[in-house]
This record gives sequence, structure tokens and C-alpha cells, in this order.
Amino acid sequence: MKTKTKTGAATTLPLNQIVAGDCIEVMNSLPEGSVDLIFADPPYNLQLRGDLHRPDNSRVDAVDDHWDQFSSFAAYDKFTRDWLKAARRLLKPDGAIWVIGSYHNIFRVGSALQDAGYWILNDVVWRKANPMPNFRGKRFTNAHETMIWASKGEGAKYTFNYEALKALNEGIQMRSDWVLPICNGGERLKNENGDKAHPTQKPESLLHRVLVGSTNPGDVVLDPFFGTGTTGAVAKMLGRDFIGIEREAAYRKVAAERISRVRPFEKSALEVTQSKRAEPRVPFGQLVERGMLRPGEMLMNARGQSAKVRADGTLIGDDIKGSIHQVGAHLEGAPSCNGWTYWHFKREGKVVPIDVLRQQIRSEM
Amino acid sequence: MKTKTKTGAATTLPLNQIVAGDCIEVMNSLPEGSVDLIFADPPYNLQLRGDLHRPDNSRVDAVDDHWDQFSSFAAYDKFTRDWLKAARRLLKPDGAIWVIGSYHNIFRVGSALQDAGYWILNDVVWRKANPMPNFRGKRFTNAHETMIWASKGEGAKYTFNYEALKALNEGIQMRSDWVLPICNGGERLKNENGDKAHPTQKPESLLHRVLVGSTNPGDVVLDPFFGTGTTGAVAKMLGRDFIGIEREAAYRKVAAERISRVRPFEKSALEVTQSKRAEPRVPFGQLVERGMLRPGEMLMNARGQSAKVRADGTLIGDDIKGSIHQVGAHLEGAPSCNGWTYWHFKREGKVVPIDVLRQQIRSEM
DNA sequence: CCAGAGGCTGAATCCTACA
DNA sequence: TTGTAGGATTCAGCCTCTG
Repeated sequence: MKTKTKTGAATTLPLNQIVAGDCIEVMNSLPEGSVDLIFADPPYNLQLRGDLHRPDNSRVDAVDDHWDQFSSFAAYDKFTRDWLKAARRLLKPDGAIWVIGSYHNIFRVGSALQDAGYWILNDVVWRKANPMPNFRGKRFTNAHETMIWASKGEGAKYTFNYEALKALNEGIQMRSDWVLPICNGGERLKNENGDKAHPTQKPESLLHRVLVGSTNPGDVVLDPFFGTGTTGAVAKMLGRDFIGIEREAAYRKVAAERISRVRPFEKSALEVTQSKRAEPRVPFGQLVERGMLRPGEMLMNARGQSAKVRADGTLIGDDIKGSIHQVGAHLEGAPSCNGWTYWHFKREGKVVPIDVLRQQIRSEM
Repeated sequence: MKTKTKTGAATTLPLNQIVAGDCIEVMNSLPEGSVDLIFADPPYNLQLRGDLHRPDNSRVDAVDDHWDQFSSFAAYDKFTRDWLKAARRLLKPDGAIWVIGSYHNIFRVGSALQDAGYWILNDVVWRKANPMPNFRGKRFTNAHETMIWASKGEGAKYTFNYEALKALNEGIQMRSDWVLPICNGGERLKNENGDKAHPTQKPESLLHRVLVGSTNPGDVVLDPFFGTGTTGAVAKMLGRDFIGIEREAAYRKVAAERISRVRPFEKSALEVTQSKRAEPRVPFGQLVERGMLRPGEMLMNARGQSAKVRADGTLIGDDIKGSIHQVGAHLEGAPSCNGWTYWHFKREGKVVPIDVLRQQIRSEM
């Protein structure tokens, strides 16, 4: 994939590769507006507690000193603003971002997202089916993490495969709280010592839902904090291209091996339940032009009211003329109306919705 | 209750009263370090655009009240910082605060809490059992709100009634996600016209859990955005003292009447029992997300017919696609079909019903 | 009196292609 | 760019009404 930029940034995307380096520098080297989705699991243990260090590495001693506390948050905020800015430059106009975090950092991230111009679409709670208990009994079991899903800005388009997510949820629209188990068992990557390879490896089920819901096959998904590469592994399974950025060589190695073992799902299984909005538009007038309905013929609604079809594909009722939608909305006193399901015609004694005729035309297209 | 202050602020706490006025001014007039718990439900700054209609064309009654209008994030942030500062002054050294919000405002609130020196103990998610759906199918159902629980500062003491909460939760450690119904039915307060008295009344079950968990009988609980007084009503029931602050006379009136009707300490029957469904619903799609079945894998029925699993948890057969139940019903020519027992998959040469996988998921929940 | 159908409603940043 | 118009879109709980 090649792209021209005026900034002199690299013109080639390192698709399905893990790039070594600092994510801000790497993102700034990639072409503007070239990525469909960013999934980010940023670090949050940046000196927020315990031994506090200022950016210049001098130690902060007073733990309850407001100024020092603020300065450490300030360092984290700067880091957050910087990578979010670089990420936003990379996104296509209709791209989107997901960021995951816990109460330590998610409020900083959410505020920075809004300040950077992103437009929050949902916050989604990952409700862990099997979290670690709070052993000391001093707080609630920390049983969830928070994800923020945002478009590039107010009014920007974004991908949302509503029907696919509804199908994943047995026909009920997907909610903002997702119950999924944490990553353990065979999915949890181990290093040579048998220790876990990464402290916060995310489950593939989480990424599956994110990618099915907010990308399409062939989309480019970038993860600036790649870690052990869950994003890349699931992207490969689902026929999406990924770009991973990771500073630590050890993580890159584990991730590369992991992804090389992934077998993509076959292409036909990636086709997903489509929305009706994706169907081609059929003007009602075509039904008249094609002789499926005759000018002068009467259509009926469920209440027995009727309107007459005119040669130009409009309807005329007692006191109104207009499109099938307009006349229906008028009769119902409603702000809008789907004329296709509202109006019916008679054939061989049966009352049939005109949508049947639209389906017939679509099947011939 | 009398308290000395060096600021010249009032020396008497208006216990079990609803104070009229701006919450910042009122809080600054009260003695420093005099309150055990603050529960705050501040304006969410929703920024709604046009009207929204349900698919049946009825109009959604939006929260368009003047008190939720802010000109910018900066204005909202200043408001937040100001009331959080006044609140912190009021808290005893071992006091704590709860703030509830949605993604529109909670990230601003959380950052401001941290910047003001509060120490976040947990974020707690209220998972609504019956949220309003997303009518246009453009986002996830907004099915939760977030509460932040914070102590006065790092290392500060706070009240946490671990055992009481564990008892409330049928002997299991209370988690950071609470499933509770929204406030409707007889609990929802109405005005003379029969309209809801307040657009965002919180359920008593929510406050019950907060107060049982983080206060003791006789503690002073302050609510700076009192509204119709859920905090006061539950505090009275539970033998805590409350202080309400509310600008709007209409809300104060409704709240005062409500609280006067409350009889303290009928401890039973308040907590809405967790509808612990014996058999929680498991969407078939979860088997795919969790890697128990691969997209592209074939399922078989008893007659040897098969269908292919897709990435969104639907099946595709020779001439039909849909849920496991729909495709099964189609193949049988039956009006319905239990796909869980109808479909089988192969593992290690054996043919196993997919219901085995559902049982596995349920055992982990 | 009970069962079932039908109506109403809830903190919501809720459309988009084409002229 | 902006305006117009096609037409797609909902879950759970409680209340009222009807048979």
C-alpha cells in the first residue's frame, strides 16, 4: 500500500508487521489518514503511585504533596495527549479508536480524547467473568475494565456493524457491558521460564467483538502498544490487516511467533449479517414504470385508509399528495413513515405489502 | 451538632434538612471537616442535538433542562473543580465521596477528582437491568453508568463495610459491577400532572448499597445535587443523617414530602434481589468469540446435514442463513428449533452437541 | 379474580445519499 | 456546502384494559 503525503512521512504502510520503536515517533512516520481503526491498551503504571519520579528523574518524597501529585499526573497527561494526537493524524476521516484502561488512567485518557477533538461514541465496560478477588477486603473486587470508543470528531462517520453484533448476541442489540472471561489457560502466553509473557494480555474474545463490530475485512488496524499482539492475532484471523508498534524486543518476539501460528478464518465465514441500509435504493416509481402497480390503483394502510397511485410514482389521498412516505406520515400524524411497509395492495383477494414488490426488483438486480 | 471553624463559616450543620441555594456557596458556609460521606449526582452535560423518536414514532422525553446546559468543556470543568474543592473541604479526614456520571462527563469528573487530591478507591459500574435501547442502531445500548468512589487523599482512611456488602451479595465478595434496575414504577416520583418529577431520579437500591457499604449509622451524608432526594430518603431509612442542597424549589418540595413519608429502618425488602437467573442466557456468538468454535467450522444435525459457522455467530446453510435456531427450524420445516441440542460439532473424532460448550461457559460465570 | 394483550417509557451526545 | 427527502430503527418492566 502506497500513499503520498506532503509531510515527507513514509509513504508505505508496514502492513502485518510489528514495528520496533516509540509509538509516537513511529506513528508520525506513517502517512496521514491511512488507518481505519486504532486499538490501544496504553500503560497506566507511569509513576502514579509508590516511588514517584519527576520527568527529570528526581525523586518525589511527599506522597500527599499536591504539587508533586499533580506533576506526575501532568507527565502522564502529556504522554497521553502526545500519542492521541499522533494517532488522530493517522486515522482516516471515517476511522475510529478504542482505548482500554482502568480507573488509574481511564479518566485522564477520556478527558484527553475529548480535548483532542475525538467524539466519544460509547464507553464499554468489559465485565470480567473471573476476576482476581480483592484479598484484603478493603475495596470492591476490581471486576471490570473500561473501553472508550470514539470517532475522529463530532459528526464524523464510523463503521458499526450493528446487525453482526446483534447476531453475536442472539438477536438482541449489543449493550455497553460485555461479559467475557480474562485471558488465561492455553491462550495465555508464557515465556521460557513458564511465567506469563505479558502482565496484561487481553483476551482474543474482546478483540473479536471490537473488530467484528467496528471494522470490515481488509481494513487496516493499528495497535500502538502491541504487547504480545492480541490485536494482530485476531486481525489476522478475521482478515484484517494490522500494524503493531512495540518498544520491547521480548514482546515483539513473542507476538511475532504467536501471529505466525494463526490460521486465518476462511473468507466466506467472515461475511457478516448485513444491515438493510446496505441494500440498494429502489424508487417507488419503478413499480409503476415496470407495471407492477397501475396508475389509478388504490393502496391501503392497516386502518383501511387508501390512496391512489399516480403515474409519476406519487400517491394522492383525500387531502394530500406526495411520496408513499409523505402521505403515510401525514395520515399517521407522525414525523416520518416507511411507506414500503405501511402501504398494501390487493392481488387475487390477498392484501400484500408493497415491500414485496421492492424485494422482487432487488432480487433481479 | 456544633463545630468551631476558623473561617467564620456557620457552626451548625443543617442535619436532615434540604438547604436552598447554589451547592458551592452552601458548602462553603458549612464547617470544615464535618461530613462523613458525599454522594453527588452532578449534571451530565449531555449536549443533545435534535429530537429522537422510537421506531414506533413516539418521541423520547429528553433531558433538556437548563441545569444541564454548559457552553463548553472548559465551563463544565470549572464548575466541576469548584464544587469538588468545596466538597473536599467539608469532608472529615476519613470521609469519602461518590460521584455518578456517564461517558459525557465522568472522565472530566474523574480527572478533576484526581487533580483535586482525592484518591480513587474504585470505579463502580451500575449495569442497568432495563436500559433504554439505542433506537437508530448506530451505537451500543447505553446500558450502564459509572460511579467513582474516592477517599480524601492517598493513604486516607475510609469506611468500607466489607462483611455487610458480602452478605448483601449472598456471601460472595461484592464486585465493582452492580446490576440494578432503573428507577420506575411506584418508586418514580410524579408531579401533579402525572409527569415525572425529575428527569434523572436514581433508584433507592443504588443508594442503599452505597450507604450500607461506605457509612455507619449516625454518619452525616451530604448530597450537593439533591434533586428529589433519593440520598436523603435512603439515609433516613438506614439511620444516617443527611444534608441536601438543591437550587430548584420544585425539587425541594417533592423531596421534602417524600422524605417525610419515609419510615426509618425497615431494613428488609429494600435491596432489590439480584435476579440470579438459574440459567443465564448465553449467546451462541460467544462460542465463536471465545474460540470454542472457529468461523468456517461445520456443524451437523442428526441427519448428517451441515451448516457453516460465521464470524458473527450466525450459520449459513445451503439456502439459508441465520441463528442456530433459525437454520435448524428451516431444515426441519418446523416453526421453531432449539439449536443448542440440534447442532453438533466434531472434536477428536467424536460428535458433541454444542450445548456442552454452553454449559462450560455457564460454569465459568 | 386471573391471564394475556397492548401501551407507555427510560441521563440519548442515535441517518445519509443525493441533488 | 447545504438542503431535501427516503426510509430504517427497540428492550425490559410496569401499568391498564379486556375477556
